[in-house]
Amino acid sequence: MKSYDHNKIEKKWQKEWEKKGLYKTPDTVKGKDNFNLLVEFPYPSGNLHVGHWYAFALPDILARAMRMQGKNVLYPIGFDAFGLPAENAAIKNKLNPRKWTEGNIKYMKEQIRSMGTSFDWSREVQTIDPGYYKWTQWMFLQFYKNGLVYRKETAVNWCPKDKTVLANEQVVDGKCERCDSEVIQKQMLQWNIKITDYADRLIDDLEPLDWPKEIKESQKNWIGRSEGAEIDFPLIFANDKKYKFVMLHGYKSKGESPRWKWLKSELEKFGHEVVIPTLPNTEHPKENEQVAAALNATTYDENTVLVGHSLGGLVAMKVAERLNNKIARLVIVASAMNPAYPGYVERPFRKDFDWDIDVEKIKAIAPNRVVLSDVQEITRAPYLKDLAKQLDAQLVETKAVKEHFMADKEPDMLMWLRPTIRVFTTRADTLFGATYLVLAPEHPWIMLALDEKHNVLSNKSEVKTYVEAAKKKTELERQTNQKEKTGVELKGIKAINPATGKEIPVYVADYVLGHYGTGAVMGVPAHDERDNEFANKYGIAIVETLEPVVVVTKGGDAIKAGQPFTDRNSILAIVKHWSEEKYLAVKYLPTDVKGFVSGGIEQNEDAVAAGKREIREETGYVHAKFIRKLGSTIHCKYFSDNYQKNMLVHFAPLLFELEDDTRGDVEPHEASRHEVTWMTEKEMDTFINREDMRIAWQRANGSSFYGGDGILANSGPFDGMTTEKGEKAIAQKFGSAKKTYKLRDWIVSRQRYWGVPIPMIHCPKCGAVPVPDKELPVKLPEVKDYLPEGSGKSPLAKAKKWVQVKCPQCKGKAERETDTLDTFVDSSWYFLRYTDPKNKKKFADAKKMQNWMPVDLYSGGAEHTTMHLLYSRFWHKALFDLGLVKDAEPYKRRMNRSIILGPDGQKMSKSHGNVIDPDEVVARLGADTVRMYLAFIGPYNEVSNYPWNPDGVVGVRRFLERIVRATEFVQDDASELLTTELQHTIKKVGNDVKALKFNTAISQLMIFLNLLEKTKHIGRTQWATLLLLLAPFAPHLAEELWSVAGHDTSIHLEPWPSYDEKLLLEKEMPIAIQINGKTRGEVFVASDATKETVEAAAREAVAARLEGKKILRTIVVPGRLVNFVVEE
RNA sequence: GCCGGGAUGGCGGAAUUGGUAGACGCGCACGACUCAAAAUCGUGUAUCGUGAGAUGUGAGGGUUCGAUUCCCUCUCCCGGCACCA
Repeated sequence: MKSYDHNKIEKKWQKEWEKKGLYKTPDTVKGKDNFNLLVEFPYPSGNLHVGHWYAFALPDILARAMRMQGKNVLYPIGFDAFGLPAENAAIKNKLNPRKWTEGNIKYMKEQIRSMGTSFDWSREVQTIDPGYYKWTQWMFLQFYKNGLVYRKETAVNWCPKDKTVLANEQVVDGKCERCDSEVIQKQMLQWNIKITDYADRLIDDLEPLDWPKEIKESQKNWIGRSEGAEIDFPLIFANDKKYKFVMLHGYKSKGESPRWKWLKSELEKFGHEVVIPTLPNTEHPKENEQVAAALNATTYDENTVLVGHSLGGLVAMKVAERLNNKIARLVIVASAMNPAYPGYVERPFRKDFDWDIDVEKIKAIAPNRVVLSDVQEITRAPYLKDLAKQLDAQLVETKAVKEHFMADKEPDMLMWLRPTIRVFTTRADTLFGATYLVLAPEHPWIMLALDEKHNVLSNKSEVKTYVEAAKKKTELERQTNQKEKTGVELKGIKAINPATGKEIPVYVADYVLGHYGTGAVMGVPAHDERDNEFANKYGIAIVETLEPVVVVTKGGDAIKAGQPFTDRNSILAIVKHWSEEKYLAVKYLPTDVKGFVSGGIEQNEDAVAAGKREIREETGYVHAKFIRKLGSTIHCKYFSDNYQKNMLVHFAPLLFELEDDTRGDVEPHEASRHEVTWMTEKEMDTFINREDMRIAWQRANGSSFYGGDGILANSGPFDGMTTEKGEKAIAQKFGSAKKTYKLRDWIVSRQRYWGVPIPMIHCPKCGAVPVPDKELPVKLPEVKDYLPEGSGKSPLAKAKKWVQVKCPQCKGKAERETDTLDTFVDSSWYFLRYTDPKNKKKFADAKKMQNWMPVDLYSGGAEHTTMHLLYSRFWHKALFDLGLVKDAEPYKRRMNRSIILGPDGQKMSKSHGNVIDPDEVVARLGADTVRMYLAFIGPYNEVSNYPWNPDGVVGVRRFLERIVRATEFVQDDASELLTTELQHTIKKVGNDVKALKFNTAISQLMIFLNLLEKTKHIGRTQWATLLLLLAPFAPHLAEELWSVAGHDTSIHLEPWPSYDEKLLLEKEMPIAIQINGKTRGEVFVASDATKETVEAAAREAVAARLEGKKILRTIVVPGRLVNFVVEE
C-alpha cells in the first residue's frame, strides 16, 4: 500500500464490520470472563462534538484491547432522550419533540459509527421508548409501595423562565443551571423520593469502591453528614397557663401503655394536669358508654385540652359535641377512619358509633383545633386532611412511619402539646453556654405561633413581617447578605436552657435554615462565630463555658512526642501604656515566642501579685495597675526550654495598665532572654505568634469567641471534662446523639411535557392511587402544543381525555397525575437494561444481570459526580433492598474524564470561535487520526483539561503515514535488532492500555517505529505483531494493513500478542556511575554480570575521578547504577 | 472557612513508585532535497557558561549514599461544600 486514503479505508471497514456483526456481544462465552465497560449514554442534542469523541472513542480502545486479551466485552450505547432541549425546540419550531429527538438520534448514530467504535448496537437503549419507560414507571411504583415516595407541599426551586421545578443539583449559585435565570422559591405539591434515608449508606459504601478519591470526597461533601446531638429546650409563655389535658385512648387500649405514661409525666413536669380515663368495654367499644365515661371522668372548661388518639379521636369529637362550655383546644391524633372513605378496614365498632359529626358545634366549643396526620398512612391521610378542612383545624403532618404518631424518640404530637423546641448541635459540650435560641423563619413552631388562633407572641406582627420578608428572599439573596445577621426576638416567650435551668430569649433569624437539622439552633456566643456576631448585635449575654486548650506543635517550643507533661499555674499579662494606645510586646528569645509578659505563680502568691512581679522582673516597670481578668483560664501545652520538659501551663490572662514610666533595673539574665518593645494594636496583631497569647489578646480587645476544643467550665458536673468527653456526656444527659445531612430528598416532579408520565391517579375520595401494573406503561399523550401554562400545571393537563380516568380503587371519577419525572430518574437504571434490552416481562432478567453487573468500569464526566452518579447509586440500592438486583453498588470502578479545550486553552464555545468540528478533521485526516490524537494528548483517567492542538493532530497523522510507508520494510526473516524492542512494546502497550494510559502506549509504538525506520527491516511476524498492537488505536488502518499483509480474517478477532520475559533482557545494559549521588559517567555491562564485575567496571570507568580519594562506601543497584561515596 | 487534587522545558506530557529528570509528540533552529515554497528526511533543542563545569522538577527546610518521588512549613492554581449550627 503506497498512499493512505483514510476516507476509503474507514468507510470500507465500517461497512464490513457491520455486515459481519463483528461487535455483537453474547451474554456469555465459554472460557472467557465478562467485562462490562460503561460510558454515559448521550443526550441526542443533534450535534456531535469533540467531547463525544473523547467520551466514546477512547474507552473503545480499551474495549478492543480487552477483547483481544480474551475478555467477553460489553460496550453498550443508548440515548438519554427525554429532556428540556427537545421541548424547547418543539415550542420554538412547532415540532413534535419525539420527531425532533428521533431525527437527532438517527444523525448521531451515524456519527458515532464514523468513529470506528465497537458498540454493540443490538443492545441499544432509548429512554423515550415506552418499552423502556414502562419499567421506569414500574420501579417508581415499587418505591412508592415501599414507602420511598411521598407527596409533599414544599418550597421548591422554580425557574420562572423554564417554568419548571428544579432539583437542588440544577441550581448553581441561585441560578437555573440551564438558562441562568434567577431561581425563586415556590410552594408546590411535589413527588419526593426519600434519598435521605440512604444518606449513610451512600457515604459508607463508597469506602471499598475503586473510585478516585476526589469523586468520593465530592459525594461525601454533597451529602454533608454531620454528627451531633438533638437537645430539647422547653418554652415558657409570659401568659403562662396551666392546662388540663384530657387524653382519650384508642381501640383495644387502656391508656396505660408506656407511651401514655410518659406523655403524662412530661406534661406534669410543666405543671399541667393530665387525665387519662380508661374507657369502658375497650374490646367492643360503644359510643354512648365511651363518651359518658369520658364526660364523667373529669370536668371540662376553658383550660381543658382535649386529646384523642385513633378511636379516641372520634370519641373526643363526640365529647365536644355534647359539651356546653368552651374548651382551650381540641387535638385529634390519627383519628379512626370514617367507613365512608375508600380503604377503610372493617372494624367491629363501626356500627356502634355515629359517624356524623356536628362540625359547627365542635367549632363553637373548641375555638382552637389541631388534626395530626401521618403522611405515610396512605389510606387514612386523605380522610384526616378532609377532617381538618371540615373542622377548619390546623393540619399537622408528621413524618413518623410505623406507629402513625410515634417519632423515633417521642410522639411528634408532644411538640404540639408541650411547648418544646428541639435543636441540633455538633457542640453539645457548650450547652451550658447557650444563652439564646434561634428558629428558622420556616420553623413549624413559628407557623403555629403566627396562626391567628394563637396568642403567645406579644410582637406577633413584627415577627410576621420578618418571617414573610425572609421567605420572599431567594436562596441567592440569603447567601449574599450573609454578613449582616438579622433577627427578631419572639416576645412573650422564653426558653429554658435544660442544663442551667435559666430562662433565655428566643429569636427568629434567617441565618438559621429551615431544612437543615431541626430548623432551630442554640446560640452559644462564647464559642461560635455566628452566634457571637448575633449576640453582640442584639445584646445577648455571653457566657464562657470552655477553657481553651492550645497545643503547640510547631516552632521552638513545639511539644516533644511521648514525653509527660508537668502542670504549672501561670499568668499572662497584657500591659497597656500609661498615656499612649500601646501595649508591651515581649519576645522570648530562646524559642522565638512572641506575645506578652508571662510567668509562673509562686506559692502563697495570687495571680495579680504574680503578674505585677513578672512585669517588674521581665520589663523593669514598677507601677502596674490591675484592670481586670481576661476571661477563663487558657491552657497551653508546649515544650519549655527553661525546664527542658513538656509543660501543661494554666494561664490566668490579666490586663494591667502602667501608671507611669517608673522603671527599675532588669536583671542581666532576664534581659538577655527577653526583648521588650511598645507596639500599637495593629503591630501587635501581626507580632503575636502563639495561639494562647492570641486568645488573650482578642479577649482584651472586646468581643471574642473561642471555637476550638477545650476543657469544660461553668458546666456543673461536667467541669473539667475535655470537649470530646463533655460532648458525649452532655448529649446523653440532655438529649440524644443524632446525625444530620445537607442532602435533601429528591424532588422528581417536573411540570414539563417531554418526560416519563408519573404513573399516579388522583381520586377525590381515595387520594393518590398508583396506576395498576398491568396498565403500564402510561404513555405520553399527544397534545396540541407544549407550552407550559405557567401556573405550575404541566402541558400534559391539556390532554383532557387522557387525564380523565376511573379510580382503580373506588372506580369513581379521577384524574391522572400530569407531571413528568425528572430525567435523572430515566438514567438511574439504563445500564441494567443493556443486559437484557428487549425483555417484555421484566426490566431485565436476573440471570442476565448477573452476567454483567456490577459494571467493571464506568467512564464519564466530572459534572455528574453529585447528580447522575449519586442518583443512580441510590436507585440501585433501593432496587437492592427490594431484592431486584444482586449488588448494593452498581459501579465497581469509576473514572472521570477530562475536558478538551479549544486551541486557545479556553472552553470550546461558539462565542469564543474556538470550536473544533470533528467531522471536518475526520474528513481531512481520518477517524483513526482523531482517535489516536485524543488518546495521545494525556492520561485518560486523570482530570486535567487538554487544549486541542491542531499541529499535534497532524503529528499523529504523520505517525500513521509513516506506518503505511513502513510496509516497504517488511521482509521474510525477522530483524534481530527489533526483537527485544518488540517484546518491550508488547508489554508496555498492554499494561498502559489497561491502566488507561493511552498516551504512553502510543509513545511506545512511536519509539518502535523510530527504531524500525533506522533498521529498515522487519520480519512478517514482527510486522503482524505491530499491527495487532496498533489495532485498538487505529482500527481501520490496522485492519487494512492486516488485509494487505494477506490475512483474510479480521484483525479485531485476533488474540493479543504475548511476550517472553527472557527476551526482554538486553545482552548489555548501561549502568550509571555516580560519585556522591551525582552522575559522573556510564558503563555498559553484560546484563547477567555480578555485582563485583559491575563495580569493578564502574571503578575503572571513573578511575581518574576517584584518584587520590578515599572510597567510604559503594552502593550497587543491579541493572541501574553504581554510587561511590567518597571523602570530599 | 472546611475537604480533596495539583504545580516538571516555549507547549501537551514522561520517569519501572527512592536509583542517569525531561521519554514521546508539538513548536523552534539549522541542514538536505527544490528555481522557490510546501511536503519529506537529517541534526540540535532545560538553564547559565566559549569550555571544563555548575544549576535545575512552585519556594524553603529535613530524612537518605541518592529525593520529581518520603516528612515538615509556606505560596499559587483547579475542583467540591459553605450562615450546615
